[in-house]
Amino acid sequence: MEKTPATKPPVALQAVKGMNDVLPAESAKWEYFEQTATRVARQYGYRNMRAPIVEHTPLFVRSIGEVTDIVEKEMYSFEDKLNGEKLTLRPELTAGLVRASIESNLVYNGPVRVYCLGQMFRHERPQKGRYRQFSQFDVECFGFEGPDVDAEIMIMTARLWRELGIPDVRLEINTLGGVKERIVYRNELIRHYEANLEALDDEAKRRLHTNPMRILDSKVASVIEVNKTAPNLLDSLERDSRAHFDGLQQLLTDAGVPFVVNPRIVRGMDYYNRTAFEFVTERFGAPLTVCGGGRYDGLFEQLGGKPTPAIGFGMGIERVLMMLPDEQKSSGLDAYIVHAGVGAQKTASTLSESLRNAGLAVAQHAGGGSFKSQMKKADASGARFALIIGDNEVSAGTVAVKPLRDANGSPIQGEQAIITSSAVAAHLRS
RNA sequence: GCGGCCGUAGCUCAGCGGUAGAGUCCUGGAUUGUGAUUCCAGUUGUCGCGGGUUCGAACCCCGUCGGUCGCCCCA
Repeated sequence: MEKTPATKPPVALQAVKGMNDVLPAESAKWEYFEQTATRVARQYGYRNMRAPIVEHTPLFVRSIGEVTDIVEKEMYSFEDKLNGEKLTLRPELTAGLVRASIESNLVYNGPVRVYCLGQMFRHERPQKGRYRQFSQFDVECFGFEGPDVDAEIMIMTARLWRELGIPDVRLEINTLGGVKERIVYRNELIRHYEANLEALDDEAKRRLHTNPMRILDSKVASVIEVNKTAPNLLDSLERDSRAHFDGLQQLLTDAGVPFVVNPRIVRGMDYYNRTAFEFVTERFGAPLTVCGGGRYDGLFEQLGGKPTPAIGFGMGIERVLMMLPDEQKSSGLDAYIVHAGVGAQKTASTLSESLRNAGLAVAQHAGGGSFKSQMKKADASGARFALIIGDNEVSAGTVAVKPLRDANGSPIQGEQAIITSSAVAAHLRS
């Protein structure tokens, strides 16, 4: 029986914890990122692909892995009350895109390269750059063996950093080996940790037999110490995996993309194999991963599809945005139309529409008010020009054009020109 | 799941036992048809909520809710 204590005051409606609004003042950064990322992806021949935000829960359990943090305690899972289906808000993008690809046999005509922008959901404690609803720019390559595409997506990402003007990210790469090598290595690891059991914390002990490779990523001092003497996967790598990893490094070197090999990169999902990589920044004190991904050659098969090698990454957009400068003030408006008096409304509307027909961005003042107050709005809008229409202009068929900002968007004090309505478009372009 | 810090005007914050404040924003004015700059005037608050201590609480204590930053983990 649900208790509804009468003493409890009504709670103001507010956003769900960890889920943020993007208000107009900050959306310019989002659009800037989305446009830049999309442009770069297209430059490399990647095509857009989208999948639903909600999927059947088993998709994530089977792909990400039962003993991962995501599946164990972070998923927004619920039952559809209408038909009893178990559903989950996607905690990542790869599983859904792979599922969609299998379902539509996307790779039938050969390998494909895709990108996707979308929202993810994980029930974690929110903090800086970590939210319950967050966004990723996601790139996937289906049907390529690599290591050429492995290098390609890293080269592409390096370009994206340049285009965004973010210099301080470091590429770290690692190899997780093939399926068989991982089993051998896993056993070696377990032996090593069992021999040093006293140094492990509870978390590490819990994972020892379920997911020992994650212990390599531990931040606990005593565990870090034990990790220093842990067996290295590189030593048990077979020839093919070795060649793959060497090939990747050669290609990155040839392309002039700097990187470091970091054997501790293990990634949070179980489906990764061979190539794993992260782009990390030190800008916020502790190292922060802004982009992470890797190869998942077995996932298609594991989800019931045909064997299809694949690689991809997810980039945390909120984290990238934290690294972008704040301003981006320009509204992109060419003109703001100020109007008052008999017939001015009609003249203003006609002029606005004809300017828009000419491809210009024009805001028309709404809500009335004095010329002074309208001019304040014109200034605040960031428009390059104010177009003023009053009784004089209506009867003369002219428009007063006053420059407000220069090409850089800086405020200027300019002379007002009186010109005929038909000449306004040309004047704004000059 | 664990820990730190913070809730006062739309926003950023000061005040820390004795009448609720500043900046900014907004509105109006400075020759009633002209922005940004300057000057003048004005509006804005259950000081998160509930209890306690006190003659008196925004201020001290307890609880609670909310936010935020760490840990863990991750993008």
